[in-house]
Amino acid sequence: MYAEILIEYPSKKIDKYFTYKVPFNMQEYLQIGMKVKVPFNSKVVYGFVINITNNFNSEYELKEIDSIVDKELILNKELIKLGHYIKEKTLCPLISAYQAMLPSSLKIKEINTNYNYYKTYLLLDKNEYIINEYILNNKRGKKQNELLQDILNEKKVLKNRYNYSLVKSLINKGLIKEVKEQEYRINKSKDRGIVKYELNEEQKYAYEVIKNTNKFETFLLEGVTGSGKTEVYLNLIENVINNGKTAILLLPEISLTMQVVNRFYAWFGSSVAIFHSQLSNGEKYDEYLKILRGEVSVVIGTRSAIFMPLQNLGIVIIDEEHSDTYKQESTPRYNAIDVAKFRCNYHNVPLVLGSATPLLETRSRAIKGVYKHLFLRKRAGLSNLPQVKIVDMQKEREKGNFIFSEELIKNIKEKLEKKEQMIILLNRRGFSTIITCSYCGYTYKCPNCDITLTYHKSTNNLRCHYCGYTTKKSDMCPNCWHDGLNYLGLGTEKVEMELKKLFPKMRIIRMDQDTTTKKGSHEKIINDFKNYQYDCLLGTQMISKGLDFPKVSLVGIINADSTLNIPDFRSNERTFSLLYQASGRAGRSDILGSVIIQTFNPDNTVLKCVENNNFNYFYNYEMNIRKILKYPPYYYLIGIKVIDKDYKKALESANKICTILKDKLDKTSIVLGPSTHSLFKANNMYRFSIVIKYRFDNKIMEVLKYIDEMYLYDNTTKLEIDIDPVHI
DNA sequence: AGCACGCCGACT
DNA sequence: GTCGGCGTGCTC
Repeated sequence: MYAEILIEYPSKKIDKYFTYKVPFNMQEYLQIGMKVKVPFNSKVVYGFVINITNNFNSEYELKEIDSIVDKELILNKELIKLGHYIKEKTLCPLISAYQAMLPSSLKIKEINTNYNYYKTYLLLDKNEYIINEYILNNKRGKKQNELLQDILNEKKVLKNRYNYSLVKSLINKGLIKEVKEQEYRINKSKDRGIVKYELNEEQKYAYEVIKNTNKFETFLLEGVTGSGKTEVYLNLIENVINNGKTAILLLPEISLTMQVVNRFYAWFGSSVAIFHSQLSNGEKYDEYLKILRGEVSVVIGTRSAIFMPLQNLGIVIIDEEHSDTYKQESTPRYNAIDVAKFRCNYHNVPLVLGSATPLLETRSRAIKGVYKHLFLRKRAGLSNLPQVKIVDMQKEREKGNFIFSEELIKNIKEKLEKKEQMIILLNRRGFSTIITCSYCGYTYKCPNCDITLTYHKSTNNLRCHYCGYTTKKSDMCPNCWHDGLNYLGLGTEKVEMELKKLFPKMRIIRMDQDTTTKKGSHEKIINDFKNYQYDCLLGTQMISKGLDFPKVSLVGIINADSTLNIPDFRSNERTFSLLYQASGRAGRSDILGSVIIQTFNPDNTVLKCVENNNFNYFYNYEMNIRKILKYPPYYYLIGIKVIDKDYKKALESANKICTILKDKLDKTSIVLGPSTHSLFKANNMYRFSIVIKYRFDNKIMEVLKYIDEMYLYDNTTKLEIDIDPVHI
């Protein structure tokens, strides 16, 4: 018996199978998909069993598998197959695909640490009659009697509820014994506040259509903010569970969406597992085991949850499908939506993509009939759409208002008096974006990344948001030694300070990457805000995702231009989506909400569309731009990054690749570049960007593989190929 | 990826 | 003469 093993080094250089002999005593246990230890080139390393065969002729002596790492953890047939698909789709090493499927705690290295979590319980060691006798005769041991009585009532009790010496003496008397039981760290029961709303006509229709689908089909559920998409999801999943099947629900960012998760706990209790990157390794392990053992029917999680080994999958739902978090930005560069399609196709079940502002690609497919298009056009309940106002900051600046417009200040004051809440949105963290010298024009730049450093007031230092480089800010300009360093641009810290100056009594909570590093801090901020411990939630775009605060009646966007001006073909789309969703946050209950967008381009079409709440207009406008500029959905994109620590070598390689691409690709495909990447110099590496736009090109993957292999054995130049990139 | 092997330069 | 630099090539 032989096994073909993938070695757990994520490198394309050894991205192939190595054959090992299976020792006799292992033959009955070994299965495809298991993790094993194998001797490999004078070391013992981890690997995956991909194939088991009975004959193999080799010219050399094969080594034997050392041991099985975990008898329970097995990648099933579906996931093994999925790995190959991901490798083909993203050009990653096969092993990387499998690594993405397992919780990081199980990847390698710390495999010796036991992630199993035990609790110790006390049980009776004699029959009830003897115990009762003992209690009656035991006049002095009041505590002992209490403990024994507890066990009589509850059958088993947690050991740590009782004093250690008390427990010890009863064990010594042979009356009780202790047992260890594996516990799951996250344990929810189905109880608290299950709320079921009657579905309205649109919801009911969507539910029925999807429910009655018994094959693989993709649905776009396009529902305005507050239209009750979650309600449809809950019902669909309940239906799937009732049919003995399982479901996956993906959310862009779980810590911000605990409100949604809690509703699922209320409905489905302990049959829900959650899976996202903020869980501890132990928690991930537990949730994974629950799923593997078939103890749960629903998995709710972020991107990587799409890999959870649920048996008998009945539906996959991806909420906020336009979110860029579904694409992994490192190897394997998979898109959870693609993976979902694979899995739904494998199980022959529906895939539901939900959004108020679906990606243009998704929506155009729905319009063309590739996906089935379902709508939720009405806001559930009484709530009305908010009033959106665009404020021209050029005029405000002339009046001397640099951060807050008159309109915004007036509104804040009003909402404060009415004791309503507000959200103020800014897309920059830190105190101030850029520090510039007014004498010589010097700006601090990152020595590794060539981008401006951001000033953080609380620590009085400057930080690079890409590589983390940190330096102290000096009092004098380090270039000309004048006292001319000025703050330019805005950050959340600065806005918070200014707000406090204007409204000293306002209770402000800031939410950005700096205030949310600790585990659970997202949830705490959201809960505190929801419980009206604050008047104002001030933060970066992370606060715009899927939140529902009934008391919020004002959303202020400090500078809408900053997202509009990002050099990316999706910046219009992202801006629209961000502002549209953010404005959906205002007035979700019966209070009439207002949205104020501050901008230097008040006539911008994207902003106008937000103002008029017109997604259709925006869609047509942006589709036209995409058509003219040959961007998705009209063309597919591939991004290639050429990275080298030597500038000349990087440029040379990039030029060479461009030439090859132009030569080998179909004449209808367009090769752009090489251009300097937006992060031209990062971590002391120079990087050039090549972009391919193509419509129909059956040679494309073959050509990409060719150039990828060309640079495999080049020790300096590195290639990063991103198929269907979300950022370019 | 990680490690051994190997072929050149500056040190006790 | 030897220690150690990293270029090359191999791993069932």
